[in-house]
Amino acid sequence: MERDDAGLVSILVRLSFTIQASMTAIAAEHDLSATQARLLGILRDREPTMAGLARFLGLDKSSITGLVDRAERRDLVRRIAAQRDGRSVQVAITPHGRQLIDACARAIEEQVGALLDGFTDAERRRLAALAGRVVLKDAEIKGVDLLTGAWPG
Amino acid sequence: MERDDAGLVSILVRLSFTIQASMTAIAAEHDLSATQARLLGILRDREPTMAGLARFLGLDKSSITGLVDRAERRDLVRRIAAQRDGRSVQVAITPHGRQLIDACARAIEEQVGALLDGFTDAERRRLAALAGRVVLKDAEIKGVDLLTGAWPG
DNA sequence: TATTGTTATACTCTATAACTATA
DNA sequence: TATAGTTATAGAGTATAACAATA
Repeated sequence: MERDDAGLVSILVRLSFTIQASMTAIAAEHDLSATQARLLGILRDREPTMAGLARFLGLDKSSITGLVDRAERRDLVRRIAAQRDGRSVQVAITPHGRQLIDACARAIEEQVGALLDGFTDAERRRLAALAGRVVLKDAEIKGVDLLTGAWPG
Repeated sequence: MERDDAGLVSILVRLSFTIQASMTAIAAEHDLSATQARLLGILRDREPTMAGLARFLGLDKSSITGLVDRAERRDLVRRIAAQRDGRSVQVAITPHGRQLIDACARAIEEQVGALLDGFTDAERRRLAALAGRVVLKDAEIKGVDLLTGAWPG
């Protein structure tokens, strides 16, 4: 059983490298770093504050300042003064940013999809169910909000 | 089918973030960056040259110089003059480096293993088989040497 | 006082280009 | 000439600590 787990964990680690490498390469083809792509991915359906972004990404707020600075300089995102709280800033994706991240998403769908070439529909469903349970368990352990992906705190 | 794939790809992407986050956190607990941990992982059972390391990691050779510099400064690895080729340098893990990466490996085994808590043996075998096929397919597409993990070229 | 965000600073990671030494 | 490795340089990404403005 230990032996089996050792194999399974190794395989999951390799799989994670595989997929992350795909995503990084696709982002680079679209002139994005992995981090900038992740930022845009988060902003696809949200306009969080800087502090919110820090929670989503699990980074210090001071790191977010530079991240958003660089993205704003490239017209990928923009800062909006928050109405409620005079201290807060909201971050929104620009049309240019959305176009880039949508193209990346399509490419990832295609490239990771190609790794599933020989899989039957039943096998796909099985893999989705099993991998889904791992993700669920992780969210449960960390207390991450599954809807938003944000970290607690 | 497209719908199913979209879900499956999303799940695999989330899974990859989950596992990478685990590994990064564990490395940090052991005072290692993700990259340094990966370097030590490669050196656990190999003594590649600098150029070899660049192939393993998919990085430029100039990046390897700094990476190995910093690891050597911390007594994690050491450079050895190659006997065959006067230009080459081989990189070996030190006892200290090995102790650190072994501790990381145990922690990853444990932490990722915890995500598989509710899984029956049959489910583990099924997940290993399915995920293994994805990794295999990736290696086949990229032409990566499965034994060593090195990139072609 | 507590929170939001920025600045200053420092370090790691990465690439490109130019260089040295060996083959 | 070609390959192995380093250096110089530049930029992204990240954290810690100190700060300003707002709550």
